[in-house]
Amino acid sequence: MQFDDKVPIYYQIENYLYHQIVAGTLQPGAKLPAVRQLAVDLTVNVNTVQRALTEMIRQEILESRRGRGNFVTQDTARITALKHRLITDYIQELYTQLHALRMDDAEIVAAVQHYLQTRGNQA
Amino acid sequence: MQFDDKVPIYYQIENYLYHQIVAGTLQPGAKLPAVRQLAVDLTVNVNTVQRALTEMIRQEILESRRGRGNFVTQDTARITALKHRLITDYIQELYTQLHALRMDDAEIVAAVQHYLQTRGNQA
DNA sequence: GTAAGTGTATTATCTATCTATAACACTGTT
DNA sequence: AACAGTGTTATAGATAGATAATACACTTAC
Repeated sequence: MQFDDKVPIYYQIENYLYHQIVAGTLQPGAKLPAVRQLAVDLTVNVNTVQRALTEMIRQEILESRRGRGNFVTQDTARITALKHRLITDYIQELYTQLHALRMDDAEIVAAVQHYLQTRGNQA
Repeated sequence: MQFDDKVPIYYQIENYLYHQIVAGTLQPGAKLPAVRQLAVDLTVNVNTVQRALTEMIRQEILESRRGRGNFVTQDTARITALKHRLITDYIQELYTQLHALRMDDAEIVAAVQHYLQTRGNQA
């Protein structure tokens, strides 16, 4: 995984894992790789992984079971809420930026559609 | 101005000024406030302002005239290019994130439209 | 009970960012 | 020439983030 050097790595890891969970790559109740393994996979320090996980545990998206591992919450409602939070945050960010460029709603939608037609097609 | 503590301040200032220029708040050829004044306005250190400006000068969006001030380029084509770069970058970021959440093009557009209808209306 | 696998915590060190402060260099006005 | 206004550079210190290394705590399988 490649990181943006403008943003703390622990924060990027946190968001990366949120994505994995929301996208279903990490299912509710699933066990995460061991922290040391995650550190190897992401080529970062164990402490950096731990920092990301600690915040996710605080958010109750992950549950830590000492000696056993970290597990994705079984609370699917919470995961759904997370998904909507992520989506809203991303769109709000886009809106804030484009609106600051004096683009109105119609122009924003048009720009998004143009981008989609030009590049990334279908999932 | 409020800063996001997850991103370097100099980088946020750089983007803030790009927005001012693209939005026309800072017209082509216009003189920027003095670096010391900008530092006061933004409540940051002069060196932090300077770091942002240095990069903008390197990008030839700003022109520095020692003893006189910093000026927005007169090259409107360059500003237009900057605008398109910013727009594309923001949309691409949105696309990357939402696509990672397994949303297809139609869902992305629908989500954007839903957001616009619910919140921020017209410019 | 021992070992292997797991999460958690601590300490020291390095680097990037930001600040404070000061100095230097140039331009325009008087 | 002097001064005020401007950009530019340098030094020292503070803080946050990341790393490396180590130790500790708990769980499961043997």
